[in-house]
Amino acid sequence: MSTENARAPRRDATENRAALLDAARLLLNRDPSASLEAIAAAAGLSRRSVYGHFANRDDLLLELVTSGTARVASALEGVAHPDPTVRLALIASRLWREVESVRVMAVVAIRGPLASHTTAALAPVRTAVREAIDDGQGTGAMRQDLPVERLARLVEETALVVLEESAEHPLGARDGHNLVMLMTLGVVGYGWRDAQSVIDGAPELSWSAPQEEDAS
Amino acid sequence: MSTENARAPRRDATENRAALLDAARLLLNRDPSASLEAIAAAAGLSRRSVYGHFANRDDLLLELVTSGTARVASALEGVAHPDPTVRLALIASRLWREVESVRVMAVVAIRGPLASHTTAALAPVRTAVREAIDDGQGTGAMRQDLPVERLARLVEETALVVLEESAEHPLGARDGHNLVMLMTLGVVGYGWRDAQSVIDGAPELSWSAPQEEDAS
DNA sequence: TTTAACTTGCACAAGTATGTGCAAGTTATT
DNA sequence: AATAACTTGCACATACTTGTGCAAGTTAAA
Repeated sequence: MSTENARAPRRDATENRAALLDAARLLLNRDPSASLEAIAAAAGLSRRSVYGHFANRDDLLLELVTSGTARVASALEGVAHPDPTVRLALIASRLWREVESVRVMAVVAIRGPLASHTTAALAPVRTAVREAIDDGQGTGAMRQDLPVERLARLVEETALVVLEESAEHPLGARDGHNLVMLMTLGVVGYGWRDAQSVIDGAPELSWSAPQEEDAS
Repeated sequence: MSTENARAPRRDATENRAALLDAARLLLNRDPSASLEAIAAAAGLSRRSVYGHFANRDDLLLELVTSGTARVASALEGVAHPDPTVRLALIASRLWREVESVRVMAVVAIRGPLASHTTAALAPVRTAVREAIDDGQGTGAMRQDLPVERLARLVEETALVVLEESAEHPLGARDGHNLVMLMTLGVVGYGWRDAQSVIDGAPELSWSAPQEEDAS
């Protein structure tokens, strides 16, 4: 006897839990110091109930960031391509499908105790970006007037800019997808027509490209 | 009798006031909700003294933002050039010299009662950017795959990205100056070599270009 | 229908932040 | 040296937020 004769969690409870996470994602994106009161209200619950699902505020935050980083990390799993330019665009493309996750983390990860956690969890992404740029500079496909590190940071920041832009001035899914890639390639040195050519020339980068199979 | 026989403000008082504004600028840049306690401490004063200079927290904020917007606006005064590309780069160049002012506003202006004030005060800048882009699209010098409004917003955001990058990973004054222009031109469609050519080709854009004369 | 899970409202403690009054001290200025 | 300006520390009121205990109600599930 131990975990065996415990009832399963009620259905509405798990729904409420999800609603809380959604609400948190929404509000924290705009104001990283949004109150639990506000979050609970947005989820249609009372503040008191929050503590039925999460130990405390940080616990909620942690779960948000953890699931976010996990999604992003797994989204990048199948990314590989000989041409570093296509690879970089591919990373941007995959990121686009996780917009919401990424945005929360961007806002939350800046300060607070979660910062180190976030950056650690996102390390694979940074590495992938850095490598693509490194290769790209090697082949001469990408600009060489900036050091890899700086260029990598600029690429990351720029991607976030597009995500924010899309949040405030809605963008069709396809348009957004295209814009992130366009901007990313722009940062690494491509002129707009060249960038578009790269995108149009690589089938992996088209909106309807096959995604990773979930073979579990 | 009235304002006549009032003594002049003491010298150390005005210094302290300035120190407060500087400290606020510094701390609020990193954390828009930094406490007055922290700001006062950074300025070498007690929290209580803050109220000797400003009516309240918002008053301090307002002054910060107001002087910031004023500096930026006046910095853009002499900006005019027939070639929209050069004009846009020129705007970026001028902005660079007001980095600190701009950054506070970027952080503070997002939410709060100051938001409308800030955007209003910065309207001239937005207009200048928009016009340059509009012209640039007209002559075919700038990308035409995005509507002016969106492109203008992306340009603004990108400029801020460079400013932030320079804050966290220091950048020589000259390098920063060049990078803002480079990134700005990149966003509007230029490849990196072309962007650099534009900058090198226009004497107004060189680091040591003559600034506006203060003829007062 | 009966049980256990879940939600709620209220009260309360604790922490943090802002804003003010006042008395006592320090310092620039005349 | 005298004065007014300025700073400071302290006390206090106010407000907002987080976290917890508990009793009473509501609802999904066996």
